[in-house]
Amino acid sequence: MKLKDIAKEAGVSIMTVSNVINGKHSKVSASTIERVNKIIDKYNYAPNMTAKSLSQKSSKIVAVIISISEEDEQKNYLENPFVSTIIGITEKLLRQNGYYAMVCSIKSFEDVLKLLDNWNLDGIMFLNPIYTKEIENHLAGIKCPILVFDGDTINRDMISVNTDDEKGLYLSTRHLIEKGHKHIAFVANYDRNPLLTRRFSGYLKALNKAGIPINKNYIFEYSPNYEEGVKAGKYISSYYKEITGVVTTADMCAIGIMEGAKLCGYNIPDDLSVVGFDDLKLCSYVTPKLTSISQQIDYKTKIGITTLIDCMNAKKNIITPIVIDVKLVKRQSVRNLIFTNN
Amino acid sequence: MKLKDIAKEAGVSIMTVSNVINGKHSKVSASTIERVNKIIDKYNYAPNMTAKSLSQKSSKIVAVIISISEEDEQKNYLENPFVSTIIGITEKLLRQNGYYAMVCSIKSFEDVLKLLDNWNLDGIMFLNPIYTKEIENHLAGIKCPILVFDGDTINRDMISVNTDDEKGLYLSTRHLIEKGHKHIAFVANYDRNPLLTRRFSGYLKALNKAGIPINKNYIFEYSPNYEEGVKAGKYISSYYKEITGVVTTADMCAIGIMEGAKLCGYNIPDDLSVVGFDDLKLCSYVTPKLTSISQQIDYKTKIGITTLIDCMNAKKNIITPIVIDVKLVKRQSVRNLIFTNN
DNA sequence: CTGAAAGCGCTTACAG
DNA sequence: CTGAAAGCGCTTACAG
Repeated sequence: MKLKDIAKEAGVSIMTVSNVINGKHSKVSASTIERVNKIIDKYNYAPNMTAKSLSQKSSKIVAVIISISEEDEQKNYLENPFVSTIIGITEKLLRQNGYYAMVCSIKSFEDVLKLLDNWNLDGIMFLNPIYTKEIENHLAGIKCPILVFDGDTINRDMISVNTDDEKGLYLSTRHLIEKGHKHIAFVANYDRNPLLTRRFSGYLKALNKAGIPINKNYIFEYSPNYEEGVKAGKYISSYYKEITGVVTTADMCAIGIMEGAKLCGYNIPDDLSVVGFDDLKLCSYVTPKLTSISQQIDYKTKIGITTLIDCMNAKKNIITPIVIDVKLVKRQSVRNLIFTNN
Repeated sequence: MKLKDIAKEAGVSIMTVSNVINGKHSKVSASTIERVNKIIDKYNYAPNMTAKSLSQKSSKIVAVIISISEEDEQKNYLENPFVSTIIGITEKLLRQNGYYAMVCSIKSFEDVLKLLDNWNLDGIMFLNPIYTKEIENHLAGIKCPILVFDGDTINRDMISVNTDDEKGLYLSTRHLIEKGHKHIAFVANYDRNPLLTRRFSGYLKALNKAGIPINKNYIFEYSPNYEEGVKAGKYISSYYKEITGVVTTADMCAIGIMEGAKLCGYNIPDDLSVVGFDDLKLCSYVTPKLTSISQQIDYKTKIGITTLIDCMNAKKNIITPIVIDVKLVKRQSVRNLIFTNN
């Protein structure tokens, strides 16, 4: 079924049917509109997006880009609950607004540019902050709105949605301090990317503010994932018995740390307190339930996608950077070392 | 950059460039191929898929369909690790083979048909078994290969990939029996869909074979998810103290059951043994680590998608139904009640 | 309010 | 081996 068929049956031209479908009602008489719509409903007609895209140079497709580094190529990125949660919300919001989500894992920025040419994309969303610089360099050539989560630069030509990373680790570290912890470890290879560096600075800030000296031995540069977390947990519980608390930059890593410490005979939180980051559903499934920093993933995604949709609809693209607040979510993985009535 | 531009610069016709790009090398001289390819590389030219789709009536897009029931509309389906794992593998395999994954959550089967008209889909993949009947009814009208995971009927005009569901629950139930359990509960509203019914019959089969009478009170018709699992766990630990083991149809539910029982003062597995289903990564993150039935999600998905790709490439569509084997993965959530040297 | 013409960027089918 | 013509199903820009 195509426009031509509908037009024939209605006894009007193709253009008239097109105008009815696209809601240009000022250009068509009420009676014609009704007649055409009946036929459309009758056949459950859906316009061919492929043709529409070609003539309009706009496809209603939003590319949801996950950048995969060479080393992580074997991994299933969607097994990361943080990623899958965001994509789930994204797809739903896009569809409710008439857009389609094309999920693309990408190994180089060139792939993004090709994708752009391929599909007349109406929007692009970047989940990882890997390509911030490349995006900026190509900004002139990319005509569709770009949404960047956790990007490293603030550029008013793209929609940037960030978490208050420094505050996040400031809060988690301060929480341990308030509970009487003095020897607090930080786990994450903080110089790997700016996001982790920002979080690391929150850790330093909290210690400084409390007058606790920074101990370089307490900074463990493991990747913030489960496997590396296990290693960190084992290492800390084996060689740094004086450490009573650990902060890190991802729940998955925190869960690994707990596991590693347990394997070495520790009880959590009796022997080691742990605070995560992300506030995944998972925090409530593990034992003890993990205290974490919420970055309000649902809200963050919703704000980002809604802004993207607004930009796509309005064809505008200049937006104030958005920073999402964080908050501490207390559960069971932190021990109180202060023996008061608290 | 389009074919026309490349053709102009190479001093050839559009057709020749098209033939070079599409590998119809028998139609072009070697020297021309080289000259054209250089220009293509120079500009990093990527063909417009939108135009290609229109003329070829094939888009290289595969719709990855998640059917959302009315009641689950608020939920983020991608927070289900089972779903996100499958989608992650799917996207990767499709892209490696030149196809694009369009993820679509769908509330009615009509939406699928519209999608089909919209995008000249090259393939469709259904994740949930909700629309098996509708698919069959429309099979004549759908010209692209269809992949159905966990569907309820076997139809040789679609690629059906199923898990040996009955065997799955047979294995988990038998495992408890072998460990000396006599009072074994089943948690899942087994008549909600055929998949659950199949699993339920595995439970019955194992009990029958062991000569253990079926106790209707031990069948708890909760939905197999975390929240309902918690309810089931509370209920069982409060009112059925004689039950020492539980099987269910999803890890998320099993984790909920453990949580519910713990909340009522139970120790797992001392007071209650639990066996899940799916063998999610999550099984290793919880305490105790959950014994589960692996349905080999990675393998299952790979087989399904690979077959789909073969069919799309060959334009054929008649396939032997695929049934994936299951196996028991022992961890820590089952207690041995038999006091032997075992 | 209505419609004929030209075009979006590619491919198919054909002539040379 | 090469290319001019027609078409995929829509829209834009225009004439009436």
